[in-house]
Amino acid sequence: MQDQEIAKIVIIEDDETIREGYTYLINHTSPYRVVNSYPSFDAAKSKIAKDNPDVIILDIQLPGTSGIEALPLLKKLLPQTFIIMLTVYETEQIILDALANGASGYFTKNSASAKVIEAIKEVLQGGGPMSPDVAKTVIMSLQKNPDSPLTKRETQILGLINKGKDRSQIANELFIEVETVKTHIKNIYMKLNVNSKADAITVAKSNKLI
Amino acid sequence: MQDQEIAKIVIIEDDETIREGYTYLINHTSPYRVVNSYPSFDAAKSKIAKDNPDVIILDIQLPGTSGIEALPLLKKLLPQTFIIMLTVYETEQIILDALANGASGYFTKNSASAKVIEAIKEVLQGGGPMSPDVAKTVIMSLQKNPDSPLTKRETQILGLINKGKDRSQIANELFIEVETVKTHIKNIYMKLNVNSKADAITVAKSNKLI
DNA sequence: TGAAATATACCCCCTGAAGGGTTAGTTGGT
DNA sequence: ACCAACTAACCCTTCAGGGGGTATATTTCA
Repeated sequence: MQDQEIAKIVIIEDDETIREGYTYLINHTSPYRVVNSYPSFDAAKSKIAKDNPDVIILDIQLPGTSGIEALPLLKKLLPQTFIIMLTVYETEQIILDALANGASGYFTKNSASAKVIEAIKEVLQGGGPMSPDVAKTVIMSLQKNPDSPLTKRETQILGLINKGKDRSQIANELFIEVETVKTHIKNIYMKLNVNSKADAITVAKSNKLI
Repeated sequence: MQDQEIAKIVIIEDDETIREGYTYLINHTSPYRVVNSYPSFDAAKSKIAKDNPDVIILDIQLPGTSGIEALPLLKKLLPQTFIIMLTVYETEQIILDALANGASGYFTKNSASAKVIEAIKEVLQGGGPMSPDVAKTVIMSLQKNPDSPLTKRETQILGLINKGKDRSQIANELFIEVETVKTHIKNIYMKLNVNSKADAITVAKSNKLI
């Protein structure tokens, strides 16, 4: 979109009240225009390309194709369009899935309306707006366990195992002998109470050790 | 901290001008109090426990112990304290490392001063404040490549390989034969132009296919 | 409807990576 | 002076991983 043009918004949301509420809000209290809105992705898919929106406000809980499933499809139809999720759902997995599948921002519906308009502004400027609760969830998912039973070296080696490296590759990378790597791995397995690479990775990830 | 108490802030930042600027700003335009500030973690470590701050504003570029290195140490000294990174650095790796090591929020120094006070408020309320540029970086790091050359099944299997599962475990999980898994893996290796698990994971991750 | 893409399944071969057990020297911090 | 961490080496066995080739349902889409 060109700077001098008015940014075009499309809303995909099954609740009519919410849909019309945001439409009114955006049209009357922001410099943006809601050019169209749809109650589902299935209703939108054949027509949204012509709308050519700059930003799509997308709900997750939609009849038919879910918002998560719709994300890659919308991205394919409109590669340049920013998509902001606006939804009541906020489990860690759903949020991460939405972001992994191409959402540019994520807001929960209990956010102040003004924040949503701010979010539109931010994505248009290249930022990645998230409401504080969503941001918190994202940060938590990245956080490591500070009370790891593993030593630095063990954590490092487990990280390399997680990258798919084998013993000799790890040895080369750390400038130590393969036998030393073996010893470390044995100690890791003991501490984590496992006896295979796969189990070690599973336990390590679920305890956020790596 | 109790709600009725005034939240205590400590600033660790080597630039005196910035340190005093934020101290003044917070003391005069917010309900919070800067109870102490230090030019380095090394200067802070023996005394900060007595300050018992609710929030620490932490720079990354510090003389001696870096902000990233200081994070787990501060977490150990003050497990309940929120730490907000406030720094000029914003490479993807540094941001992710900071968050992985226990930062509750992350702001770049070009953010408006008022935003920093807002951030303090948000962490105290349990949110995870990030400036838009930082949030953008975090989201980008989570985003998958929509133009993957792999099929759904191949992506799925590569994901399981990434979890450390071996062929037979994958076969069990997907209710298909081990030989079928082998075929898929061969096709994955061809498409990614690799010939080992480790290389496949490396290529897949660097191209954000998984 | 018919070609292309995808998913499924099986055969052979061979190397060495993976896991278990044990012992022991060196270093760094309190 | 001690303990934890890091390092290194030797023993052993098994089977997972990777290379090669081939065949055939099933699905998808033009």
